[in-house]
Amino acid sequence: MLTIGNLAKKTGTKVQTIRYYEQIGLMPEPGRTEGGQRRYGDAELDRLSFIRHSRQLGFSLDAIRELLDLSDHPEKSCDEADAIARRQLRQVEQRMARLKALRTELKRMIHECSGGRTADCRVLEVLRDHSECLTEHDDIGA
Amino acid sequence: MLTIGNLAKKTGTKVQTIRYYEQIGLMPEPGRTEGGQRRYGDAELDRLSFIRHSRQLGFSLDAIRELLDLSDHPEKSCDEADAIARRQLRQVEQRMARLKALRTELKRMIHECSGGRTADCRVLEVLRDHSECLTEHDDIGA
DNA sequence: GCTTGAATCTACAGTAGCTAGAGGATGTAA
DNA sequence: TTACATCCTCTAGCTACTGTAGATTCAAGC
Repeated sequence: MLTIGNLAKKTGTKVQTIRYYEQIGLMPEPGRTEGGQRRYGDAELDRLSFIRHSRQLGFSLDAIRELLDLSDHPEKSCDEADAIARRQLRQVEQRMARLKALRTELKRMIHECSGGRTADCRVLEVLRDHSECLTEHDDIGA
Repeated sequence: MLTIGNLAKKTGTKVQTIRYYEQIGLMPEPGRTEGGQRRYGDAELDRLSFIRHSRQLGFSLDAIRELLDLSDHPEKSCDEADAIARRQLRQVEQRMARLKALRTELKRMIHECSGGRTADCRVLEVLRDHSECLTEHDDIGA
């Protein structure tokens, strides 16, 4: 039986975050000691690990909730999980493309920008320039 | 002269977001009509475009503020811009690494998960499994 | 010139996903 | 049994927006 602090350590989560997940219904209400402290078992450790890894991979709590629901009801088709994954993959690839462009620009800036003044520096222009914007106006959010 | 609505359209920003940027000092207070409505010129369009593109690339508003400050004071040495650029480059590369890992995982998920049922689907297990967690416990935040 | 309706205004509340702090209770090891 | 780390609840704060209410303004059509 794990205390909330140990569960936190094992999963790299803050204690408050675990309580927050419980509050919003992502984690179940755990058993308690006589004195009212939370105690966790392996099932909860697995569930929290899943949540944390998903978060690290960029899933929103809503997407995670969807996946956990699938996991809780395995009779459903996998197509649903697949759709979620595909959605996330599209977002990930968009982000990577943008970051790649930025990285190129930052590298050039660092290279060219040695003892000059900001006025000669094109980084700001690059990101300001509309013509260099390929994937215009798509969403930012996770 | 652009209305706030047209500026919003041109930059893919919500009207409220523009007002929010003004409120926190990222965007300057624009000129107003007699009736009190905001009117924007090209300088503001450029500035907002820069902000939006930077946000799309994952920069925090604070980082953007730094870059804009440099742009607003081109008499400063480029060393400062260089330092910021280097810092950002590090962040960008970290992000790309994480996204790359995610992309691999999502692709594998989609590949393995074809027409089966959730019970057979390893997506949930993969993310739950501690042993497959390589980059354990690193931060998530932007 | 007048009307109409979309767009704007301010102000405030709500969202996601946490994070921090106060003030007090509990658990455990020496 | 005492010290003190950890736990509890509750509340507030954070970033970066987003939405709503109710009033005002602008521009186009008649």
